[in-house]
Amino acid sequence: MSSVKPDKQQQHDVFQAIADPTRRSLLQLLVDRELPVTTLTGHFPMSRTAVSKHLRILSEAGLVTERKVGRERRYRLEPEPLLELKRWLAFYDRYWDNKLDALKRLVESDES
Amino acid sequence: MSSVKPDKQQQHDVFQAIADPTRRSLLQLLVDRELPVTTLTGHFPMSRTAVSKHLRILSEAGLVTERKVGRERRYRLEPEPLLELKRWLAFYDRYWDNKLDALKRLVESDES
DNA sequence: CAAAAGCGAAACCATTTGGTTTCATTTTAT
DNA sequence: ATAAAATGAAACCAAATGGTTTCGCTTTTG
Repeated sequence: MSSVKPDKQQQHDVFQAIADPTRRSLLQLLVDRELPVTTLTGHFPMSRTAVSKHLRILSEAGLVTERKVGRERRYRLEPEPLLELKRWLAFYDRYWDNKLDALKRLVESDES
Repeated sequence: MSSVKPDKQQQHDVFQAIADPTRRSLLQLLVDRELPVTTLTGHFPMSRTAVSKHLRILSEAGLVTERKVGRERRYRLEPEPLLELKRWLAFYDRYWDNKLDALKRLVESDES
């Protein structure tokens, strides 16, 4: 009768994943090339383990994948999930593309 | 000689601001209209104070502004900071726009 | 004027986050 | 066969996050 709490592991989404500057840099570094954790760590003032945990979060969000090569584990950028962000952002395109909207808001707020 | 700790107040950027789903909803609700805190709170299962704190964070990121109207404080969407996100995201456009890049990566990783 | 509405500030709390160090495991190099 | 390299897992910690309740201030309404 083991009643050890179900222990729900909180998944990360793409919005949370890119919220951290270190993780954004990691994505940047992985553009056009696979890199192992140790190499990536060289670019940050923190331990390899910390970088590893950031990679894990990126992985949960689907933004990187890994493949074992010998004793290395090479990480690769997986940009597809960024499309969700792109779509979210596209909603606000009206504010820049459509000058009429700005005018509309101006008129509407002018009720003095 | 007042030596009261500088008290650095951690500013929030646009990446952190949109990381929270409640805050993304708030932005959504403010599209094309100003709304006071109480009205906004009606859309969430949390206290007015909690919503107020989310608005504060959005404000720090420059995503909303407020103006006092009587005893109300009306919040308005300020989409400009989203351009930073847009620019950041644009960097990865190559992955979708340029099919040649996919090929390039494929070839480069084939060094067996 | 007194009550109510609208709101932020403050104090408080549990959980998450971002980091650390230590340890065990797998794979390569001597 | 050992030693070293590469790495994730685990335990731990301080600070940030996301929420609450209480309080006080300003403005409107009756």
